Amino acid sequence: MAIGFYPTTIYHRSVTQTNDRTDPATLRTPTHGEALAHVETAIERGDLVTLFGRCTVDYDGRAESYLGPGDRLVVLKPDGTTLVHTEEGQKPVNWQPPGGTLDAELVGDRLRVGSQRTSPSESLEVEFERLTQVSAFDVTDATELSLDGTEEDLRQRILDDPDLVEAGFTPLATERQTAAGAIDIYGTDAEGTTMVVELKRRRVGPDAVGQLRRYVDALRRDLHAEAEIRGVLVAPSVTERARNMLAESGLEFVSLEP
Amino acid sequence: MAIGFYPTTIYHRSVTQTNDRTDPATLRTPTHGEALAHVETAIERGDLVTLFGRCTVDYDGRAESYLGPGDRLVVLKPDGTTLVHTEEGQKPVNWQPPGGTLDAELVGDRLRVGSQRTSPSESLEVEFERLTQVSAFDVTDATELSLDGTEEDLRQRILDDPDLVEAGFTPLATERQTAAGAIDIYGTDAEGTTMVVELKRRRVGPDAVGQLRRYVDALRRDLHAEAEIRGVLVAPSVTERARNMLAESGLEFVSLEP
DNA sequence: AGCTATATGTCGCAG
DNA sequence: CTGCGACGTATAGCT
Repeated sequence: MAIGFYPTTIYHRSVTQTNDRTDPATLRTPTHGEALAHVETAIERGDLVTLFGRCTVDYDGRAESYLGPGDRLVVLKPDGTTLVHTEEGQKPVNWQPPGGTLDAELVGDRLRVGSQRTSPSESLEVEFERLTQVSAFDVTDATELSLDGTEEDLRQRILDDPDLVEAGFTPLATERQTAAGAIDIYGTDAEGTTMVVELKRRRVGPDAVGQLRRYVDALRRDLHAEAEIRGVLVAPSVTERARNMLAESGLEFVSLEP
Repeated sequence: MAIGFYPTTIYHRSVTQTNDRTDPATLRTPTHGEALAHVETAIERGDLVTLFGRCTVDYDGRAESYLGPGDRLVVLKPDGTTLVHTEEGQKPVNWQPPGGTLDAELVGDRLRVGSQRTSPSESLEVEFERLTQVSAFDVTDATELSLDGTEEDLRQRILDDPDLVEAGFTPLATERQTAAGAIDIYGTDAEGTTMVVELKRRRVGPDAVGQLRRYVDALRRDLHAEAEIRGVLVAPSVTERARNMLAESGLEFVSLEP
């Protein structure tokens, strides 16, 4: 191998014994036995582990899948999350959600890493044919993401300035419960007529109209059969089909960016 | 630094010149300049790049976000996908979908990697305060995932044995178009009455009922106002509220596992 | 643990 | 490209 003159095993955390290390423990083209010990130690420590190599993947749970041999990046997180990434796509080709338990073992002479969880019972197994690199990182990240432009922001903006929906709109409640679910903003118009406002942060299709329709119908039942109720969909824009569905249902649309 | 007696720079692909290398090019605690050259070369080659270090993240696009300093794993894929992973959660804390263009540069003395895309216009920028490890992997993976237990499987099972829905059910079309969207399975019952069948691979809530309702309503309009049409939701199970909504709408439920 | 709705959803497919 | 719905959706909030 071309890189033979470099040490294959760079793992040496057992020597340093630091508690707040920032150095990764990385093995390059390790044996499967070396990799196993490395991964076991990392899992024990609560490190984030990355593996790269040729592997197969078995998943069994809500559905079932098998992925034949190929080079992939595998990430094991201390919360049990497991990700298998190929060279393309944002979504992992296989994964395990957080909450499960990680494990690693040798199957014959091959490293197998996996994550198991219950409710629902799901199993993900990654078996390596060839290991290119195995790393362990000590990672604690308390920083929180600050995010703007959500539906929640849109709601706050409307509550601060209800005229954004229409002049005279008066919000009375958010998350008002109905038999069909919670109304985003419940209120009255300038005439005192009840209004159901459904918010979407992006262009809406038929699903959003159906949602609004369910709330308005349920509210009609909850109040009086003949109560006049206006349903308003607030979103940046609406598709043609959704616009037609709004019209058929006697619902309204107000354009508002998040 | 504890590992100073190991070579900091293991990158040496420029020496080997192999086309089908399986060795990763990995830098450990590189300078930002070294890392930049490494990442640029990797992007040029179409490699998958992983970076680990302390960084901040700026996102601007469909929404906006800022993430303060912390240790994270950053993945750059040759298709432009960018992922920023913390120690927990399946979803990246920040990301950029595929299709954009990757870039890397020094901002002052710091490495900044990013991905830009259009329609929608979105930008993701990751700036490193400290670099722990930078790797590049040559990865081509033609293998396809085989997945069982999808809605498509459920549909096929019903088409093979329509009695699974009910004795005498006769499928006439899949994906039949209505003004409200496509019906999963369109057919007739033993009496010849039109049936709209909506399939779900898992337990359903109000949204699925709304969807079925839209299709049935649209079909009533499309055919005749007074045409008798049965709407059937086929799923493993149904929530209480959804069951009530089905009853109120005169719709039916058939339990079937995927 | 189950229910409901949001998401920078992502993804695939059809028009 | 947009529209539309599925997804092993994940995730958060609430009961």
